Amino acid sequence: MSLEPRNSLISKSGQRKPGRGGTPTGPSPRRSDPSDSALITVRLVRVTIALYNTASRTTEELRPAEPGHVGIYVCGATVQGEPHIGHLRSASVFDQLRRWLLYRGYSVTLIRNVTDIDDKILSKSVDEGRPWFAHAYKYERAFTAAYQALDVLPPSYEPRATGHITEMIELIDRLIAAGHAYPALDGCGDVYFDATSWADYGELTNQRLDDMEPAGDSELRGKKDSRDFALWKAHKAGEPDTASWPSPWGRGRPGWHIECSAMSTKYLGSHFDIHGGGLDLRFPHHENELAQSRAAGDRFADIWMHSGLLNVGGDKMSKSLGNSVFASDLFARFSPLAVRYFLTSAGYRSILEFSAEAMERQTASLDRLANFLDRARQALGDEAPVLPNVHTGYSDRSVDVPEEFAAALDDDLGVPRALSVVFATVTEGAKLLDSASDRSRLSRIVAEVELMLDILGVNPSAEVWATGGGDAKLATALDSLVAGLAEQRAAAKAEKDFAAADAIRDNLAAAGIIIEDTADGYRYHLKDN
RNA sequence: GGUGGCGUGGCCGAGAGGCGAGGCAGCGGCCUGCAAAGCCGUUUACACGGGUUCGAAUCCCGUCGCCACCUCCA
Repeated sequence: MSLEPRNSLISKSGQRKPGRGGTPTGPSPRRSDPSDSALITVRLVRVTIALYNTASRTTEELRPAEPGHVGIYVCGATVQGEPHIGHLRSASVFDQLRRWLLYRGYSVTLIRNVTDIDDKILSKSVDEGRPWFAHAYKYERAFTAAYQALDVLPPSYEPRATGHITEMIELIDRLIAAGHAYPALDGCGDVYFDATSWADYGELTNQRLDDMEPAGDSELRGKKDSRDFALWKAHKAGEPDTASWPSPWGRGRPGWHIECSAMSTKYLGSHFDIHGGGLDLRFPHHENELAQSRAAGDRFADIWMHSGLLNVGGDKMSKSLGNSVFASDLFARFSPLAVRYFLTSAGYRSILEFSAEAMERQTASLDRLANFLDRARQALGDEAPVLPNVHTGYSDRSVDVPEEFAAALDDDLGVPRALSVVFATVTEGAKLLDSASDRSRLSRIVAEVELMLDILGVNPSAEVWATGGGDAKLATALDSLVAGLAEQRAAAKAEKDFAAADAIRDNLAAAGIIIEDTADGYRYHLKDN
């Protein structure tokens, strides 16, 4: 009986073979050379991806402005505080969309901005006793770290608002010239968008200007109408000089909405495919963005996608309720993989209820996938397939995704439905494992499952999840220690001394190491925290 | 007042006119020294009332309940 350490969560990587050619079986994969545009064109004609457009409230076919390429702008964070699980959901959703488009053969430019100047950054930085820019940058780093922990791919570019003041001023100029914006009537130096001058105002959220709750006259200040919003905010006494920039209307800083209009079109052009963000940004932010960009003559985004909000204890998670679940707390209790898996457990437009119990339930579900891959890779040894690689756009894949999986994702990113295909494939593989028969088929199934899970960003075999806090030397040491104890346990079992055998198992468990018997030895994994 | 959404079995959560998605939990069995993992089998669904239809969880009308947005928020 073999006493070789078969597997562990932290030593998995050693079993992998770099390079391609790990799956010698199955039908010959279709490999598309990215330089072969004819092939790509053929594929694009076939593929139809439908997405729910919150602007039209219908599911629409994605028809990229530039064939073969999809431009996506996602509203990123205002870096005034710690990232919370809501930010993570938005990032995860649009990362899944991006991975799916890559799999489908599109090239994708994804721009996600950083809003690094606003009222709250200024006021909070004073509270925390550091310059506003240091405050913003501190939290920008926290966001980057959280995205990275979840294996959200870095955007194609991540523009900062403060780096695009020139573009914003140009855009405001165009709006004034077109008669859709005006300097504040009271001469305070602000510039406002003239909502009543734009007949389509409200088109995104299907609201008529007349139906919107008007503010009292006392709120008007220099505005013509209470629904006008600031494009430019004059520098105010008491605000640091470094937080203002010169403009035709005096020193000041940009309003929130104008930033995204300027940055999205700078990098994606005046007409691009998808504009994304959390559902809470629909109004006023996205409505205002759309109005000002269209009023300035830009066609702007074709499809507006909004990721659903998170609830905590039945309430919406929000700053004002103070019930935010922060990334740092989350990662202290759950693995990043478990967090990301939890975030994929509901459709991207549904409300997702966060609770520790819900997290644990999803972790149990994830364990099933991880267990299968663990056992299968162990059984396959050298015949285990190469890991999928999102960084190559999956062009080096050895298998294709099952058709039902593809159909689910093509239909408005039906992740839960796609996951059911993953589980069906896993069940099929587990049966093969039990009978230990068809290794080539098993290898193919593992490749399919991992490809699907990678597209969803939750492949337990992926390198990123293994390195969290781990260390190759530690892993080797632990393997060796466990192997020694396992040998003792096997000896005790051979002599029918089950008390001694169980004591070893209990001691390991107390140390957070779960050891299990398998057909040809044992395997172990570290207990989840 | 306006706009949008939702009510599915113990829990989570898909689906959207006709074959009971899937996961978690439960129960029975197989396997196991015992476990764990896995496999097989299995229990109670579509808020309510009408209507359309050969047939409705799915479409239409009404009722009730819940939520979000119209103020900073992913």
